Amino acid sequence: MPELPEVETMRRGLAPLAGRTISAVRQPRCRYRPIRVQPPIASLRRRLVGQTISALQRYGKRLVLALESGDFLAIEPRMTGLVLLADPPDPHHVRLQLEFGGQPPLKLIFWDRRGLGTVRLYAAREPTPWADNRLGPDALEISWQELAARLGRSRRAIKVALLDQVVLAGVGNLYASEALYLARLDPRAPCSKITAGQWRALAAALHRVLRQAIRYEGSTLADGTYRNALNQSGSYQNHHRVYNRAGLPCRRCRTAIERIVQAQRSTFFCPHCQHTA
DNA sequence: CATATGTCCTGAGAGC
DNA sequence: TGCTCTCAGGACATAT
Repeated sequence: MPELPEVETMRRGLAPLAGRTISAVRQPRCRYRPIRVQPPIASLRRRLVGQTISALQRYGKRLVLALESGDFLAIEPRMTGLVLLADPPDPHHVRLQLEFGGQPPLKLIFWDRRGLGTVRLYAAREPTPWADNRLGPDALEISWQELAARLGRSRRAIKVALLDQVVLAGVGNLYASEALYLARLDPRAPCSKITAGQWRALAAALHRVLRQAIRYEGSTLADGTYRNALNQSGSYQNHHRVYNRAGLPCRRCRTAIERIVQAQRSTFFCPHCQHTA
């Protein structure tokens, strides 16, 4: 479940692609339903071959290859998508392959077990979600004042609101629980009841947990799905404070961590350490 | 308008 | 052992 830290780790791992030119675009035979590619593969191939990568960018959970023409290739890994320069975990779920000329020759593989990921090419002057305020400020950068201004009047539970990419970009189910724990804030707290001091603590907690997770190259859960660009595991899962720890003792007070469901997603928190006000 | 729910997808793991 | 069932949660479509 690549969130901001996992996608940032992928982005950094793709640094060798900067300045490289796409020589081929392949969509391997796959026994599964094809992933969503826009435009369709033939047109995508025509428009990509010969293009040179100028920069590797990330907007929230979206990886973006900026091309010298001004076009952008946006990759959304969603649940199980991986972007690799190395061999994939298995050959069966390779969904798209970009080949690059030069020495050494490089291959960018988009591998996706569940197939919920998407790949989309934006023309140079076409509006993109990240330049078009369809995506909130990056969770690593957002100030507490901005966070409070965007959510302060919402009646939603804070945990649910943090997952809204229009509010802020990059936070998913795992890091929402972790950040709320660090901020000692109850995930069920309605946004409108949160105080200035708590918004400040929450923004600081988001920055801290995301930076920390990037340092450990993201979280590889028990299903082993997430890997970096070289098909290696992250290690932040060893530092989780609440996620997937229902029944285990809180690292601060030893109270058992609880699991609840909010908006059809699991939330983990310490009922002793985390409060509404 | 804001918020809530349903849908897509595959594989792991539980239970029998 | 092998079957069926449930669950995981990204983003978006549709409903309230």
